[in-house]
Amino acid sequence: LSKIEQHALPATSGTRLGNLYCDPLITSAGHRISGRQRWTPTPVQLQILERIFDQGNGTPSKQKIKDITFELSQHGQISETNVYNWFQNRRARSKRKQQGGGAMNNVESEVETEVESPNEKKTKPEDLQSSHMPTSRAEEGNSNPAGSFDQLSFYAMSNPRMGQLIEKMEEPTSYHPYLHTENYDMTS
Amino acid sequence: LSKIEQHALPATSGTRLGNLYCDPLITSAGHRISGRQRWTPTPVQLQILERIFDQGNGTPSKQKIKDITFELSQHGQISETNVYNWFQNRRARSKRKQQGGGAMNNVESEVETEVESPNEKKTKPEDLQSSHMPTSRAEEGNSNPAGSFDQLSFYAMSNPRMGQLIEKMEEPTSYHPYLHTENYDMTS
DNA sequence: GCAAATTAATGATTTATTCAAG
DNA sequence: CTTGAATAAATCATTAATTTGC
Repeated sequence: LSKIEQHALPATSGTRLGNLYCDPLITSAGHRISGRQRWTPTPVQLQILERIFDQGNGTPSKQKIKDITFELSQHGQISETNVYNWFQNRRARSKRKQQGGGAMNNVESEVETEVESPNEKKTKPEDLQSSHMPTSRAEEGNSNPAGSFDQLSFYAMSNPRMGQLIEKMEEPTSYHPYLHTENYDMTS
Repeated sequence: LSKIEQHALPATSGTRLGNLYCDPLITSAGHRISGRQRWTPTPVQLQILERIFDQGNGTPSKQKIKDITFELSQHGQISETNVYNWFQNRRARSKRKQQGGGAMNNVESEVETEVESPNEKKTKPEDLQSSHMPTSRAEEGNSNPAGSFDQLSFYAMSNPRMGQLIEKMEEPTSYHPYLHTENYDMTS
């Protein structure tokens, strides 16, 4: 449907989406890349996410997440973890918004009464993820490079082709859930 | 606060694994590795874990976990996730045991109620956490032990330009948890 | 008009609760 | 019953949006 409300857009003067602020951050020279700590969905990504969320299919779970991530990666850097977190937060936030506010007078345009799916079926993502991770079972000789990184925001931006690489990053190893496992550091 | 309402889990019971999980990994070795088993620490592993736990260094997090995992992997299949979960559960369980067990008296138990790491507070320092970059310079000596799971982002990253961009590598302190691993292969 | 300070929003991590395998 | 694993709630931390001062 065509109902794409701008959820959490509070008093925003509709700047965020309407006023496409072109590529944030990187912009111009691209030196501004000092630290991208937390992912910020681009308008397009956000739109897609919300649409999916509105479809009410519940938590995407694995494969779905991967798919979504892939799609979104076409529009900017993103990772499965980001997607997962986004859905988690989204759901929690919606729920809370509903029950918490008391008699929320949704008079203005602050509505957003989305509140999860009508079914509210806690859809357990246990469907069938046919977990077949080829996984290098090499216990001993497993010289797995294990890059362990994620969110390479900038380069992706600076190099249009980067997106492809990134995509590749998550593709190959069908490890598992999107959970945080991705961007944890191995340093120190 | 009280408990939230229990999830009314659809009690889908059974069906979950039915035949889908039939991953006949069945081992060649004869160990019961059905694919979706839950990890069971071997006595040795357990011993090590408990010893570490008793040291009271709190949650190991990151590097520590990796190290521990590596060590434990010498005694049986295991993953960082397992280790992480174990510590999580351990701590939670201890705490619960203490308070709910009976006496509410907050006596001076030397228990590990709030141990945490001596040096850092829960790895939540405001130092800086800008870990998003794949360190081009893969950790030398990164002898990835039977990692075989979780993020393996290889990413070639042979773009010299990258170095320029990555001006801030800093030290990703700690970040994430290891999440739940849906299914890892347990080929032991 | 811009930039530092402030506030609100929200991505990410931690903690608590629950489920189910052995 | 024990306890590994998964989910959801709570909390934290950081970024964007907005406000204020110059």
